[in-house]
Amino acid sequence: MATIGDVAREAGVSRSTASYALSGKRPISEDVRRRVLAAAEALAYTPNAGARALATSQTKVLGLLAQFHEDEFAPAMMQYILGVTNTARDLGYDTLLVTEADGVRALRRITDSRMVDGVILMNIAQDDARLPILRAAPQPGALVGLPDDCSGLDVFDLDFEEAGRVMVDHLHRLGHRELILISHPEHVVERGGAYVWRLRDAALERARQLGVTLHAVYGESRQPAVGRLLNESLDAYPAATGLLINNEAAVAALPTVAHARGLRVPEDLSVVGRYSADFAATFSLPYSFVESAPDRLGSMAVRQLVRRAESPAARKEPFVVRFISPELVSLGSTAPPRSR
Amino acid sequence: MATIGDVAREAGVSRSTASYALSGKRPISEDVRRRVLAAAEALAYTPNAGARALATSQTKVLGLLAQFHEDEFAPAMMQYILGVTNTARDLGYDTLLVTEADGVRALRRITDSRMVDGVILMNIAQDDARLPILRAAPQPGALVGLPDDCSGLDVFDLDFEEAGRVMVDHLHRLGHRELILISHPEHVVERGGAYVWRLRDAALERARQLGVTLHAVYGESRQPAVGRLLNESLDAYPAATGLLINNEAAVAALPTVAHARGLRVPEDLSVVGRYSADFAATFSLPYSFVESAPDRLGSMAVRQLVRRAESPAARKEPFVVRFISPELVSLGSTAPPRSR
DNA sequence: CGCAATCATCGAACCGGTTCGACACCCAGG
DNA sequence: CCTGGGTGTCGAACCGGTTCGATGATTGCG
Repeated sequence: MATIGDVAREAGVSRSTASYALSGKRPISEDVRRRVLAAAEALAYTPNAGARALATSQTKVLGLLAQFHEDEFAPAMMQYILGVTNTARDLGYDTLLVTEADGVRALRRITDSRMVDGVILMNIAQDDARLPILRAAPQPGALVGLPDDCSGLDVFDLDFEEAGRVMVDHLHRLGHRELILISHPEHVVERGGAYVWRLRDAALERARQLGVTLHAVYGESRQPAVGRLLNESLDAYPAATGLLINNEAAVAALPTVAHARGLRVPEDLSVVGRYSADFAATFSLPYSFVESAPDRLGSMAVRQLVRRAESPAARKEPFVVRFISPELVSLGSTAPPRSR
Repeated sequence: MATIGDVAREAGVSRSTASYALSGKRPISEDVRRRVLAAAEALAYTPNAGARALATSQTKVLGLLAQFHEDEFAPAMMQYILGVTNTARDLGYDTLLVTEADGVRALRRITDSRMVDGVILMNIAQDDARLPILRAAPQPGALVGLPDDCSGLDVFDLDFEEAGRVMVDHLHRLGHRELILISHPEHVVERGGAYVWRLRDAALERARQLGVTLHAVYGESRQPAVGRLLNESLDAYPAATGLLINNEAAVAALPTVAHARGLRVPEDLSVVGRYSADFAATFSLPYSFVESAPDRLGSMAVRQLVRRAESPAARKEPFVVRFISPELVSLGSTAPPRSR
């Protein structure tokens, strides 16, 4: 493999001159410039990443920490990850994907060893143990998800409160007066998944204001439990005419459950889910939904992170907490109520 | 951040001694060893990854190249990725996830710059343009997927031929004599996705041997096209009593389609899919299926890759092509036929 | 025509590790 | 008492880039 020394020799100049010719950081005569570029081309020269990182203290790699819990829906994470990797690459960065169960140790490892120029944390818990580590790290950090304490980090998340309100408003406007909300499993909340109750509490509050009855139920994340739970919920509240689902597994399970019960959507039951458009299309989810745009969140986080990583000035700017607004996408699974 | 020089000074020894004390590559007196370790601990010393990579020519990072096509089912990739990242970490490696559209350029970049000790390629096309690059690279490479030419690389894949035969056998044994096979979209084949026709052709051959009629149909990958296609296929072959589905989007769409047509599974129609167990559970796919174990594939690829990366002897061993056997998991969606 | 300013290039140092060869010390054996 | 072989430690070189300061060549101006 050719080094910059080989290129310099081939071009008949010193190593430093070759470096300057390639980087353009100092004026170089046209003649020498051409010889160096030709030599680099001929030798298929590519700078050694480790050496460059050592010299510049920049790796051009971002760390992406994702945690996967037994009872969570791993494939949904893919969209966030793609938003991150694709945007990072556009900005000249590669992505180190870390899925280690011990997030704290993983974060220490990649920041302390200077493998990355910045870190994005996903699956944020309210009281996430990784946050103090990241705040103390020399690299900037961004979060996808909202913790209790946002200080020292840029935060990006869906506006779950507004999502809850949008769902309730939509069905209320169609005339529904009794609704069921299926959330994620209770473990998710216990683990600090604030998005569960952020959506639920806002939905409950809005329902109260509108005089709508809303039954909030914790969900399940796997078959066959999730199918059972849907059945039990529908049994428990027979007068409910609308279903709000903030739980991908429950959304995926619903067609089969509805079929078995002889329920038609939207004639007998109106349904609104909360997931991403891409998911709806590729996963064939047939229900109207509140878009959660995971790729946009990942992309925003990366842009901010790279800004801070590349400019000392940007690193001093105040930290941002940015929510993206939910949007209701209709796939025809809601209609005015007709009692079951 | 503390360097090994700081540790050495703190312990009152030279840099090389500190290095040897930490690595254990030369005998060091117990006294000095303790002082060095204490100093490292006190200063929270972590070796600089770039410097170490430069000195040892080892990055302890593996590259994972995944390509995402518009008409493919991105979330399904998550399982493969987790198999890779988790196994890599167990073996002491981190994973660079590259999703760049231009796979050839991406592969060149990460191999030439020595960012990685080895590379795993996913979404292998029959005549994949990345293969010659990877063969010529100084790092070892492993594939998840079967190309036309396997030379110079270790290859891991599901035995799709056997999967096709298992599906046909299963329904034949129950008494079915006319089946429909929904594959992936035709684009996937044109792009070199051999797994589509590997399963299909083996299924057709076995059906012929058994005297079973098998209608093979190209699928669609997104809603609403995939739902339409399912309807059309069921219309086109009204006498078919069994459905084989090698296409996740079609599997996900089926409950809704069956419901709309008033079809009961398995009473009116027997269904066997091809996907992973984890997918079935988290994604609530209710049909019996042939397991594809993506995490195991990723894990096997990493193990072999790391073996080759770490031992010059292993690098000289003959290359392997290893298929994992499919296994039928019954979720009760098949039964003896009853004409529709 | 001589001196200063400008431009292009070079050499050396540095980033932070690892590793090789040399050396000092200690103890056993002759 | 001298020698030989371990042991334990050190200094220096190296990995492959970047960057600073200095130097030599060229040009402009007085």
